[in-house]
Amino acid sequence: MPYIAPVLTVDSVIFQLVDNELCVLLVRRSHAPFKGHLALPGGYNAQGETTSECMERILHTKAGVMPNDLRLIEQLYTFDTIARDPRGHAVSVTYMGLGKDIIPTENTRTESPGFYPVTALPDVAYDHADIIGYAHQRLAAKITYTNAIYAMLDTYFTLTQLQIAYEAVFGKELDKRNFRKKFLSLDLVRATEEYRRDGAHRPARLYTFKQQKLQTLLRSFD
Amino acid sequence: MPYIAPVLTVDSVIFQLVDNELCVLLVRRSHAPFKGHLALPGGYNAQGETTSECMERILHTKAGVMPNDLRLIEQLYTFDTIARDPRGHAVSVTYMGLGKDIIPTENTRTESPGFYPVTALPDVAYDHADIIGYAHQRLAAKITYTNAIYAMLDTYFTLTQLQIAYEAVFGKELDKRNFRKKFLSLDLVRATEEYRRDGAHRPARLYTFKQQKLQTLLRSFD
DNA sequence: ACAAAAGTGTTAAGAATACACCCATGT
DNA sequence: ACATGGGTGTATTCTTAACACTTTTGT
Repeated sequence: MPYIAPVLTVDSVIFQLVDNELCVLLVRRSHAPFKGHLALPGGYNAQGETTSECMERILHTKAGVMPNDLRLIEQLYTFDTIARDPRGHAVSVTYMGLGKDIIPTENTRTESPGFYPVTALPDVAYDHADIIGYAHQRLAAKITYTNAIYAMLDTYFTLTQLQIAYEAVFGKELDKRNFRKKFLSLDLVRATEEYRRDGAHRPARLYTFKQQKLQTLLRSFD
Repeated sequence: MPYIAPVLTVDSVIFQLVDNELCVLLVRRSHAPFKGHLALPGGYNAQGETTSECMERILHTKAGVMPNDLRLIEQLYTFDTIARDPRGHAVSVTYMGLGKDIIPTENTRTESPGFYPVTALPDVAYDHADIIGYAHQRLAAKITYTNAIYAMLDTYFTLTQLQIAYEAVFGKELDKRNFRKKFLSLDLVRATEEYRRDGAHRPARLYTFKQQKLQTLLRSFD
């Protein structure tokens, strides 16, 4: 009997902060099933293409997001999923990515790709709400034991911006003094001599991560 | 153009303790490629079968390991891997499982399935040494923030056995007094009135996990 | 002068670490 | 009686958590 592989798809959960809120990239499907519904950008992975290549291709063609827009990307989980495909059972490899100031672009394949708040998520197709929830959990865990948050901030940022980023992912408020003391003690960031002034108040010192790549923390955060 | 899916395979990393050592289930391949080499039990996932079903089928047919032998199983990672298949690029979904006193059985598909020590790992086929390393890391992390260790112990066990299990996974020794104080404070185990006597020394009290299913710890361990 | 966000320190409670001896048993 | 592994406590250091006022700026 000939071997026939299951349908393989790749879906991506791309997070970024918009107005201090954690948001996820969704596209409006232009074909059945779930035509007209919002969904994670995803599509078929064909023979000869790695899942990682497939993820980049789909983000590009369906959301106008370029590989360089993602400051951090990692594989999330592989779901045996109800197929989007009439052939039945399919397998979906998912990725989670983080970025800052990504601007999705209109294209011929999908409509209105954009970032939607994770709290107050609109209706999404398939089991994508579950996948987004899973990714959110993973992200929250990730920023407690790594410096992954760098991928959601500008290169130079204030400690308040950093704290807001943590609060947006955790979905809870943190104590300012304890947050600063703890984070600075982790030796991940370097204070610059630059300040950001934006309004009728004291300017804020800018910091930068010593390493713009994933590191595990000595003590876990929060 | 017709859609042709990549080859999909499933490989499993099954750990158990043998003589206080962390060991992994390997089988000797009876076909090319890597004929005669040790490898993780794995095989093709065909259309209509979930990866989880496939994992159970392969463990059964290639190693004589039954689903019930595994006290804990979870998906590990999906590798875009050098194919075992002449058709080229393939995708391999991997699972990590834990058990206690599993006895692999000879079968017609593979030779001498058995548990081999993770330190002092023999030569294994493909990139399976990397996969085993990845699984080992994940397991070590898992037992620090969950009660997953229950899956590698008898239902009733002594605190020394528990400590040895942790030491085997971490690959380092722990302080007996601190280990007990900390672990008991986590409120995961219940002391029984039973004792185990085995030799010329004081009998050891038997404990049991309050829950034989995965729980996250309030404070992470070690 | 006032409004707004930046910045800063102390105390108390809990957790982690280091460390050495007595206990119960089988032979 | 001795060898073997089981079992226990304290002191010190570090980490966490709770908590409020002063500083610098723009208008």
